[in-house]
Amino acid sequence: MLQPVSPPKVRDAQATKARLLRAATEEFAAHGIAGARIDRIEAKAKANRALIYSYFGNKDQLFDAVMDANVARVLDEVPFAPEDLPGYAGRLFDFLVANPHLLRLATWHRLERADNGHEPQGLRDSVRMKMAALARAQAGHRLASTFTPEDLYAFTMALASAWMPASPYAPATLSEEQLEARRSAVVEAVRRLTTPTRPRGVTRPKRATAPSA
Amino acid sequence: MLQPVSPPKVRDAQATKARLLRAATEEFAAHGIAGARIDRIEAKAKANRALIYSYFGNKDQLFDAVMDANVARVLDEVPFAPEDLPGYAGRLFDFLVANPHLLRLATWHRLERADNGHEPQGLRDSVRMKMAALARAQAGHRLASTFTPEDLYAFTMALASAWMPASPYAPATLSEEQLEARRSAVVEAVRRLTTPTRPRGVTRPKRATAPSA
DNA sequence: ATCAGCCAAATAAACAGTTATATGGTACGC
DNA sequence: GCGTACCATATAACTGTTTATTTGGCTGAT
Repeated sequence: MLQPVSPPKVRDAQATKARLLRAATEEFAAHGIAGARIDRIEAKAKANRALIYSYFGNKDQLFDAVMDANVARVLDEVPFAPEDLPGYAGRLFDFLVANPHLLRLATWHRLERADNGHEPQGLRDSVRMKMAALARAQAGHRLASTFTPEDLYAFTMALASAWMPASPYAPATLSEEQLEARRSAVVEAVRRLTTPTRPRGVTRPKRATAPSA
Repeated sequence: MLQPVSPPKVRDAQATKARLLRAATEEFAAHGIAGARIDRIEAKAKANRALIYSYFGNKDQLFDAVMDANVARVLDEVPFAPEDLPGYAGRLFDFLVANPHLLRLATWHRLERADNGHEPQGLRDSVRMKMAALARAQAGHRLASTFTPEDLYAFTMALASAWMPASPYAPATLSEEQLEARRSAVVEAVRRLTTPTRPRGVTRPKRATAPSA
């Protein structure tokens, strides 16, 4: 994916840095930190490996730089809407469909880096602001208070990405219609989390007695 | 975690194999395939590394064996209930809380192995049966048909594990009450996906505002 | 005395990170 | 305009270590 990577024309540290970051994003998304290979990044970026060390430090720090850049992109491109979580979920879904490698990248981060305080820049603050916005929306009764802001956010993220990775049972490629169907299922699912509950217990006729098997 | 790993007493291939599998589960869950180290597995299992190769083949095949064993465990210990998905989600949640490393293991599998047809044994069939069961429950009106079986399953899994990994914003350790609160949030969320939709648009006013955070 | 179970040591390949050197651009004295 | 000293940018070759995997022999149970 994303092969072209315009060849180095003249000396331009900024452009070289960008090529390295881009190549590293691909490589880390595909193989994670432990599985990534410096020489492949070097080759894909058409830049020398020593530059990686002078510009970024080492492999881990390169990964952090990649995360920072991409988190910034997501925060920038997917605007949050505390009072329209279903819409937010839809946009997140679209973004992930358009950038499938970013979910992988985030997952690698969780598995390999998130343990010892290597949060991407700005993420923590961004999440805090989202939580506060959700709480405000709930206080103003513009959003159902059935779930805590944290629950709502976690569930929205989970649902938006539920269909993303190559699932163990789903085909890797989807037709346009299938994609649209899944998108609206996600949006509807989130809608159901943000809609006020009706009187409990009176769950309408036809109640299923749930046997467990 | 799980250090003891009873020392090798007498010669017992079966027991040695089990120790290796157990140690490999820990190691792979912690570091993935690329990050796992044979010598650490050797040390943790108190068995010689050559045995890994004679029993399992190589690193990748050892990982497959680990996956097979653990998938079998999950399928065995978390019974599926097509007509009680909220309950299933709750049990899944409990299982994941009790075995946090298994979600990591599954995630590593998706990232590192799922690409080229290395499905764990029995998983595909199990999922097929679950889909069929959900479809039957829907046909018999014992389960809302708002979502396809695939959507329902994907969402249930996503919600049950939404809170599992060290989230970017949540503390790694939870009090007993927090855990219980999250569990019931998950169950309630799934309940909302499985409840028939009421007439659209008429979203009843003023329902109980639950305190948040 | 055979054979599965087990092991220490060897091997070869792969890898991250470094070093010593080259090259293009540019500011400035003249 | 012209040379030249200087620095950021770039590179190829190398180093020391780590790693998966193999080999060949030892051990104890039957």
